[in-house]
Amino acid sequence: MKKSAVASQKNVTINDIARHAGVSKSTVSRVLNDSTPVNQDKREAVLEAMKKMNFEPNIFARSLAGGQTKTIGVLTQNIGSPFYDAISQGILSRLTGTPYSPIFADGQWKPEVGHAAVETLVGRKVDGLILVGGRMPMGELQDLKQRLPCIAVGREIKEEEWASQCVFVDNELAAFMATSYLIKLGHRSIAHIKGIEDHPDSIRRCEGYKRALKEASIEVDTDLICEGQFDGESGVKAIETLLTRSKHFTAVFAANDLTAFGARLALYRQGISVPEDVSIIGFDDQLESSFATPPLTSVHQPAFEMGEAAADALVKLINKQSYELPDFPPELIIRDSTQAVKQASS
Amino acid sequence: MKKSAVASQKNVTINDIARHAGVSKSTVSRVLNDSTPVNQDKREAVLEAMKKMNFEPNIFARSLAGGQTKTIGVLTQNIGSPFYDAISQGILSRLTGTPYSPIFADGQWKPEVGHAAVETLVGRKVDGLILVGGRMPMGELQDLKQRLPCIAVGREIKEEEWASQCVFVDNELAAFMATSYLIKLGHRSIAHIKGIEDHPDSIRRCEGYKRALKEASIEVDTDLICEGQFDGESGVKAIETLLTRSKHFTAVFAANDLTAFGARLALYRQGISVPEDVSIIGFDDQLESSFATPPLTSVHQPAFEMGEAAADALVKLINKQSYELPDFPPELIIRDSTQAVKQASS
DNA sequence: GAAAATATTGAAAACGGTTTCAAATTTCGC
DNA sequence: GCGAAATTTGAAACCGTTTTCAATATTTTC
Repeated sequence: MKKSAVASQKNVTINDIARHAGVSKSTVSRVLNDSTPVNQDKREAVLEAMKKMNFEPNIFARSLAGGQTKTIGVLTQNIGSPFYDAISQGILSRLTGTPYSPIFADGQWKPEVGHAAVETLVGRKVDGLILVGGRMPMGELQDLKQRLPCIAVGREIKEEEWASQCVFVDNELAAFMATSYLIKLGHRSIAHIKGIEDHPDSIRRCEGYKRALKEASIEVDTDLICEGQFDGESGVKAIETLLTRSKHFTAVFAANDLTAFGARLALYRQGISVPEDVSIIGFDDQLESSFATPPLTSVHQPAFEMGEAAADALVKLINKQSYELPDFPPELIIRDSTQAVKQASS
Repeated sequence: MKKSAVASQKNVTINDIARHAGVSKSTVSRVLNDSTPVNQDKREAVLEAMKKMNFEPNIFARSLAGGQTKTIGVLTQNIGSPFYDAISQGILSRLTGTPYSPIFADGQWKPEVGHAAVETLVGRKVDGLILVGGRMPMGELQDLKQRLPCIAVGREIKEEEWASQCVFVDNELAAFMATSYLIKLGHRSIAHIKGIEDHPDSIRRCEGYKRALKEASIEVDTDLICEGQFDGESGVKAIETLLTRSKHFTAVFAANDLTAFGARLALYRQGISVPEDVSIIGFDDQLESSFATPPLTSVHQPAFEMGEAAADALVKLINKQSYELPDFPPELIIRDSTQAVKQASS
């Protein structure tokens, strides 16, 4: 009993077209795929029939028969971070209008979940895979790369073989730039609020922070480095801790904007002015940051564009076309939350 | 030496299982789908063979043969709004672990694009559709509902028939609550910064604002209502305009948090204190708002949970199970950006 | 214990395409 | 013009399931 109320749905198939155009279905398939030359007259007859009957090839039949699925798997790590969200948006946006549709699966930043998610995607025979962030171990990554075309975005993978399949901003360099800017402004007691402990981005950002200090011959003071979670509360807590410790600091480099907001709030509550008393730099340059009070100096990552680039590259990779991944250098957006350290304070 | 995953390309099919278990493929199919009773011994033989050979049914063959695609279409409107993003996250999260995978398509808030996106989704034979926001005209909506199971989320649809397929927060009521709260605090000159002009949410929020004023017998002053775009810049501009007009106001109800941030920034630049001189209420209660300076009073919409509810409901709808959509009442989150109007000012 | 009713089962026909293979038709070299 | 090579074409096999239908096996019923 499969007759649905929408009975008028009788799908037009390749056979209908063949009959209508007076050719075999093989020929129809051929003009559909441009796989083998077909005589001009027949080709036209077929095309006309297709148009007239409003033919829409059945994607499942095509896939079954061994073709592509025109489907792209996107493995995200659901954290509602504006950075990763924007990457997804970029991917979706770039795929709109192409024959490819994205299937999303969520890894929740957990290896097992991510693994299962990938299997789901592979089970759905996606033509390629975009990995957004995540911390899949290298071995698994290599395996995956063998199995199907992959592009990673928002994640640094150092291996040579991934060089051309990896879209990211150099977090270490970005953090270095941010910290160096503070140093250039005269700051020497610069606190850093880290991100999630074992998160690759946190680690790289902390490394960049330390390198900047070292290159300026400022000793790294571990008391100025606070744990954090990439959330607002971390920022609040970190500042409270620093103040409790009576640590002197004139600037803060937060692992992301949200944390910077938290830090700024904690300072505000203590009557400490930004940027007059303390300068703050964030990371992500999310939309809200230009409208914070004061507007937040931050490291810009072109997340949306990175997502677009990843989608572009993957489609090319799938079709064995050559492509080039643009470079995405970090950019320091200077706003009002930073200023030169006051002469008096030293 | 384990056989590498790559080498085992030869997919296990239902035929292999049948041969292995000494039954026909029909029988295998039957135990796979529980569609017809199968003798205990054969069933076990089949199950064992499936486990041993690590059988994974080919989803395309299944779909082709007339079954479901275990695929859910999600039509989003790509604007990178935290509210809609969170809804998508909720959907994705809830679908993880179920046999269903979401395919996303983007309508870009444009009717034509949305239309094409829906066609793509339908062409991929999704089992059901979740509409996130958007402004698809009623006629098209009704059409769609006939064609396949649909759930709308983040969009008010008043028609009776959609009542059980629609997850949203009552924007008018929410705005009414926010405005009423300001009135309760003694404010009588309350400005409103609207969202995108013809956006349904903007309209409803403005209506709620007006109703609150009317019910408190405060005349609606159109000079206090500013155009906006749901972005930060709108908030800045609106405040600048109000100040230029020398309009007296002691409170601002912004159409969303981002706009509220902009407003707060403009006030800050003019040396006007929040909440001492002017109270501000936003809408969305996004993550950043609790860490704004001062933390922003805002209307909370449980976006993530709404996405989850929508996904849940759609799966049930597809499987013809009964379901109930929870109610999502708006909630006013009171923080520090609002306070009672100063006695002196009147 | 036989006829009738009921449960299981397998063969074969879809589902809607792609692809291989060989036949039919053209084109070409001389 | 004639055989060889190249180009078009259609028939049929195949992709991996579900489902119909008829056959076989098992129970019931009387």
